[in-house]
Amino acid sequence: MSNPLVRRLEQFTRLSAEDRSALDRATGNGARQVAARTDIIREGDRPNGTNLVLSGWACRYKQLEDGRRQILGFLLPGDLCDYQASLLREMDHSIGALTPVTVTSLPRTTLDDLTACHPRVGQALWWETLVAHAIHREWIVSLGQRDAAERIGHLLCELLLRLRSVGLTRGDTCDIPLTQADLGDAMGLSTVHVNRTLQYLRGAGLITLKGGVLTIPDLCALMDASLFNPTYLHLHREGAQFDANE
Amino acid sequence: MSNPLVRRLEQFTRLSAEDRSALDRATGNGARQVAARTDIIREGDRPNGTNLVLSGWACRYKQLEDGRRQILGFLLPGDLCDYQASLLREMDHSIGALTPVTVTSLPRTTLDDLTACHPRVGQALWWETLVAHAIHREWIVSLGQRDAAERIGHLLCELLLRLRSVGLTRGDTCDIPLTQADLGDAMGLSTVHVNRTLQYLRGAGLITLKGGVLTIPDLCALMDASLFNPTYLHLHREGAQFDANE
DNA sequence: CGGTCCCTTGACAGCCGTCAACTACCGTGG
DNA sequence: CCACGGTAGTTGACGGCTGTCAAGGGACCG
Repeated sequence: MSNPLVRRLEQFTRLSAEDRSALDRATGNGARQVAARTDIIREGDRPNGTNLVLSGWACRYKQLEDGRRQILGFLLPGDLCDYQASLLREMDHSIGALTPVTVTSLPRTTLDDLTACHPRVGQALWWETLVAHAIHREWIVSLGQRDAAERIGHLLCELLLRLRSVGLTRGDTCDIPLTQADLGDAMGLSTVHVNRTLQYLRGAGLITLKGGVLTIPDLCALMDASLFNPTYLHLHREGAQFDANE
Repeated sequence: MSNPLVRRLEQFTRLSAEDRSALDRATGNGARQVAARTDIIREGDRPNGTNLVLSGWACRYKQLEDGRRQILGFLLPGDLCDYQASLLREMDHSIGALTPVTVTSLPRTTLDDLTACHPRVGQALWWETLVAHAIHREWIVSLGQRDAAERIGHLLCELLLRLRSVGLTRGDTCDIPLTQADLGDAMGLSTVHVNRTLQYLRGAGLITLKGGVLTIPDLCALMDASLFNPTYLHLHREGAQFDANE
């Protein structure tokens, strides 16, 4: 199977063979297993480099003093955890594994060499970061304006499209290893209400979700119901002007 | 008065005299007036460069098809509108003026020259972008977990600290040229409930807000009541290792 | 077989939205 | 000078979306 980071970055620009092999070298060693429900990196840490998710699901989250937890985003294979953290002195949020996760650490020096010798890769890494932030903006819209059914429908659309972009779907079906409590912590809803909302979406024929397997039989219908506009995912090879010419 | 962008970037790192004068040159010409309640840049635009707010208040926002509007963040003097937009093909949100605003446009070539010749400035510009995104993450927490009083209290703390960092406060007082509808669109609340919440905060002695003038007599008290932790604003000269040595 | 995690269900309460009307303020123009 | 209109703020009544609490069921596992 191909390197998930390569697959991810090629959403942005076509990479050359040298770009790809440099990425393979950079991500090929030091893979690390992280158990489900443990932290990959914690608020206050000062990472020296960045972590890359190779397999499994993780999430960014913040915890308030009184225990309330807000999930800020989900990290899928090929996603970088903290590419930007070296400029900000310390992490202002944590990243935790939701399933067993394989991560590899890209030291700062490796990143610097990579971006210096392969400018296309450097561009693509920033693109990856900026798309993550575009997703954050869309979550603000969800949390501020959409009701429970729209929020969850919107999130499921996002996850299906993101998984599809890294080859982790089977047609209109994909694995969603999230508990209803996770969905609630992400969308600002109680577990009970997530449950009721999922039943509503099932009853409306918009989704099936059972045993961690999601199917969206009519994606357009769910997108309409959730006011979902996919442009914020920037999935259509934005950086064609940087394409390797081969 | 000093260049607000210089003032802003010096939150991150001490700039050299050359850095500052290069910034002054880059931002010194082509200032443009934008009327209140009009757009500076619109979703779908493909900006060639970036806009800088010199004076006045603006906001990022997204509008859903059915008219609901979500404000994503407030732009104060010294803030960049779209430093990252050139990598993403088009704007996925709009930026509108809330008051009369002065903006100046930094063309891409100017930015490239600036960052090539003044690496400290390049670092600082990315820092500015990353702090904006850290603020977005904190808003997700507000919208997902905090109730109305906490949300508004938290936002007012944020605005006071950000204004203070660019010298736009008078002690514990500052100007907040936002309508209650604006506050509602930002915090996902109806205008009526914003009004009731402000009255609650006033009644609790946590704020006074009248005629666009905000006073927070006891900032610590409001921060406690709002579960406000200022680290996400990254206001304490993170980039000291890049300081100009002069 | 007991325990744990996750999902599900029902009853009830409360935060917050909607609707509508009213006030205050301000600039404009007759 | 005052009528007028528009914007922003305020208030009350009412309803609904969503949270909380509590209990029960099913799947998996040691």
